[in-house]
Amino acid sequence: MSIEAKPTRERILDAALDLLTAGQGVRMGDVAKQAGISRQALYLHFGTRTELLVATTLHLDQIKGRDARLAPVRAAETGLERLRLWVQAWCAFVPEIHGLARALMDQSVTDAEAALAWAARMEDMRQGCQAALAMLARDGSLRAGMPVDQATDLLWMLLSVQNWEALVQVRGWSQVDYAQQMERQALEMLTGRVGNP
Amino acid sequence: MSIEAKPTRERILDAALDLLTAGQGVRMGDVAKQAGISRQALYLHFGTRTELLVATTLHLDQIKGRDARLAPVRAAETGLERLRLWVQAWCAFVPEIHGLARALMDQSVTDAEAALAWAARMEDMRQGCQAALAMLARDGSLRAGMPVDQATDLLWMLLSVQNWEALVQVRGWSQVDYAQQMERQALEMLTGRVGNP
DNA sequence: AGGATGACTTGACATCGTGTCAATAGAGGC
DNA sequence: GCCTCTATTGACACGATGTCAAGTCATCCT
Repeated sequence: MSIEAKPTRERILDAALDLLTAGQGVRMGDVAKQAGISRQALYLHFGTRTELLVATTLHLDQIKGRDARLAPVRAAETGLERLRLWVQAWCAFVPEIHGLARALMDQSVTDAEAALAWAARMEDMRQGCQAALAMLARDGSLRAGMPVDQATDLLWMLLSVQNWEALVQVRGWSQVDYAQQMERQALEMLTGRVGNP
Repeated sequence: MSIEAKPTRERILDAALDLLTAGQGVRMGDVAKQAGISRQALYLHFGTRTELLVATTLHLDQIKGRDARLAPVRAAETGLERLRLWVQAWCAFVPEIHGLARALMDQSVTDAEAALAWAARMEDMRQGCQAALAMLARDGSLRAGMPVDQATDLLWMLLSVQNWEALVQVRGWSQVDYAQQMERQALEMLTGRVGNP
């Protein structure tokens, strides 16, 4: 399709993505201007700001090929390998989705629907944790005496977007250091075996 | 002092504390009503909502005797003991300050001054982590090959208010389970030695 | 007693962003 | 020629913060 052949809806999503992944404080008017339409026209496509944010996250998933990139994780044969791959895949994802995630979290302050949408996405991520840990338990590699549920919650907490913000944005860690530490801490915490220093 | 002898400023802070520790979505008008004054009178004492929130956190610290309760932590003789005491003290603190913390974090979305105030408090907490870990390093108990700075950041992340929210509020952990896991994970992560199952 | 001061009240108003509504315009389908 | 869909402009309501002005009331000073 040519440059201007893109339907308006998609131009809006692209605009929203541009602005949201870049800076913060994105208003409906900003998105409209970036998409080259009027603010009111925006409301013809997305009834509320929350609706736009949610649609944009789906759009982002599609663009980044979230599903395809998770295929290797699902294909892992051992629990240990699956855990490692899952942590790496997620860690690589966080910076990509962060702007949008932040916008959705901020929106949750005043909008219950946004809170719900964000919670659903986090629950989805938790499923990824759960799947890896169930496999780990199946292999007998899960730490002795640790229930899968507890392990899931701990891993889910460890991998939270807020923790990424804390280490990378606030404390200035490199993405590589972040991912390395997350993998190491996850493995030790959940297998109970200490890795290399 | 008698019931009504309290100066207005204090009645306001008490009112704010009441509302903020209880529910969310506290407006200036709500606080004023609870304190028994007009909304405008509130602005005679606190110029902005952020100012009120910050003053209320200080007020809370004072009421809860934050300083006194940290004395045993500072008195610890070994790094291991200090780390353990610090984690426990902080974990016990989080639910007490949570309402206010949440309000300040939410305020940070739209107000840079609030963001600064919250960051300062978090930096303060980080100092507590740093002190414990410096002592741990002095004792030679810090995990081999782990710089104190890195350890500090990891502990700081682990103990974040957001992580408490995730485990206790979202996942429904009990406060006891939360504190136990935090202590265990902190000790293992930072000493490199695995504890009891 | 007279007068200033300080704390508080009521009421109106500006601002900012979201979301709504009405009137209008152009393009394409049939 | 008419209909519908998309978009435009302009005005407006709402909710919360913060400001401004005018007036009340008690207390303190001398």
